[in-house]
Amino acid sequence: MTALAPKARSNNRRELILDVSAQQFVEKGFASTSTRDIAKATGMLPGSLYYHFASKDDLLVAVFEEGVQRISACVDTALEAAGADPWMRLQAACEAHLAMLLGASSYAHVVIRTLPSDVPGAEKTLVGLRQQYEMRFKGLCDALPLQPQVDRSVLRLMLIGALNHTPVWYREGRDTPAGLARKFIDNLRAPLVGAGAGIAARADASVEANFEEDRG
Amino acid sequence: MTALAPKARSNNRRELILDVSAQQFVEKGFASTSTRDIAKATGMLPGSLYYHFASKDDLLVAVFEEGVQRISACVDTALEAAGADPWMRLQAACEAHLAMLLGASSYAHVVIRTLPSDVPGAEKTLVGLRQQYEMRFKGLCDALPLQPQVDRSVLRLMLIGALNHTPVWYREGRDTPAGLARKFIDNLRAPLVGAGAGIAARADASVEANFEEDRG
DNA sequence: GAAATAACCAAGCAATCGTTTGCTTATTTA
DNA sequence: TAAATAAGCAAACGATTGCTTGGTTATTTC
Repeated sequence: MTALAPKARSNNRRELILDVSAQQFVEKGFASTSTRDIAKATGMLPGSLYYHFASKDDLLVAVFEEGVQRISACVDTALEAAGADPWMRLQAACEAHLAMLLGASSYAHVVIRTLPSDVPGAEKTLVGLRQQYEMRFKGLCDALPLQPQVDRSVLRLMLIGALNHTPVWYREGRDTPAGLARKFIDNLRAPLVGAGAGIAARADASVEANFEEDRG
Repeated sequence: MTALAPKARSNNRRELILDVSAQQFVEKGFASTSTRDIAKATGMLPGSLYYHFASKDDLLVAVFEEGVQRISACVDTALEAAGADPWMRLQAACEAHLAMLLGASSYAHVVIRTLPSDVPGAEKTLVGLRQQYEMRFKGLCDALPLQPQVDRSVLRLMLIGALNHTPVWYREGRDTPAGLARKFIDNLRAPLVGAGAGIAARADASVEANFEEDRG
C-alpha cells in the first residue's frame, strides 16, 4: 500500500524556507537578511539550511527562479484569457504583473526589488532570469499599432519602470492592480491633453514645491 | 594676514569620504559596502571615518542629503532656463534628472537606488529627503493641461518610476539623457497610436517570447 | 530486520562587521 | 611660545556573518 503515501516527506521544509526567505528578502533586502534570521523564522537551526541550499546566494537564486516562474505563469494565463486587441493584451499583462507585485506573494517582489549588482556571485543568473520574464513585454509592445517613429524599446522600458516602481508608493484600498493597469495604459494610449489647452499660463505655479504628503 | 588662508585645512577629507562612499554605494549597495572598503579607497584607516561621521548610517544620510541637494539644484536650474510651456518644463526637469542619474555623479544615483527599508535606522530620513525632491514633479504635473479625469498622481509616479528605472538598462552612446527625456514626454503627451490602426490582428505573435538581447 | 538515506541538530570555526579607545601629529589661536 | 583644536593613526573590542563538520533521529528500502 505504498500508493497511499502521497509525497512521503521529501522536501517538506524546503518550501517553507523559500517562503520565509522571500518574505524577509522583501522586507529587509537580501544583504541585510542573515541566514540566522531565516533559520529562526523557519524554526530550524542556521546550519540546517545548508542541507537544502549550498549557499546563501543559491537560496536567493532559488527564490528568484520561483518568483520568475510564478509571475510568468500569471501573466501567461492572463494573456490566454485576453482578447486580440494589442492594447488590451498589454493592459492584461500589466494587471497580472501588478497583482503579483502588489499582492501577497513575496516571490515576484523579490525579483523586482533585488538589484543583481548587490549579489556579485549570482549577478548574471539574476539578470538572465529577469530578462527571460520581461521579454514577454517585448512581444506585447511590438504588437501595438504605433506610429513608425515611436521607439518601442523605450516605451517598453518606460512601462516596466513605471510598473516596478509601484511597490514604493502603492497603498491598498486607494488603488487596485486592475485600476492602475488601466490608468497606466490609458496614459500611454490616448492622452490626456485636455480640450482647453489654452490654460498653459499657470506654469509658474510649478516652481514652488508642494509639500503635502505623497498622493495627498 | 589670516585672511589669506582660504579654507584652512578644515574638513578636507570629509568630501573625499563622501565621494568614495557614494561611488561604492552605487556599485555594491549600502549593505554590501563595508566601512573598511570605504576607508581603504580613501587611504585612511577604518576607525578614522568616525571622526567625520558618527555611524555608517549617518554616512549614508550625508551622501543622501548631498545627492538630493545636487539633483534638486540641477533640476531647479533647468527649470529657470525653461520656458512657460508646461510640457516643455516637465521635459526639462526629466532631462536634468536623467543627466544627473546617468552621468558621472554617483550622489544622485545613491538617492534613487538605495531602498530606505534596507536601512531601518535611517528609513524615515531617507524617505523624507526623497519626497522633498520628488515633490517638484508634483507641481510640474499639476501644471499640465490634461483632461479632468486624468489621475495626475499616477501620471507623476509613473513618470518617476520610468525615470528611475533607466540606470538598469541605459547604455551610453545609444541614447542621451536629453533624447530619452524627449521620448518619455512624447510617449505621454501625444501618443503614438498610428494612423492605420487596423493592423491589430498580429496580436497572436506577441505570446511567444522574443529572446533577443535587451533593446536589440 | 538490516542497510541506506533523508532531514535535521549541536557546536563551533574563521572571517568580517561596525565601532571604540587612547595616542600622535599637525595646525591654529592666544 | 603655550594652549587648544583638528585630523588621523594604531590596535583592538565584541558581535555577527556565512558556513562546516560530525553526530542523531526518523523514515524508507531491500
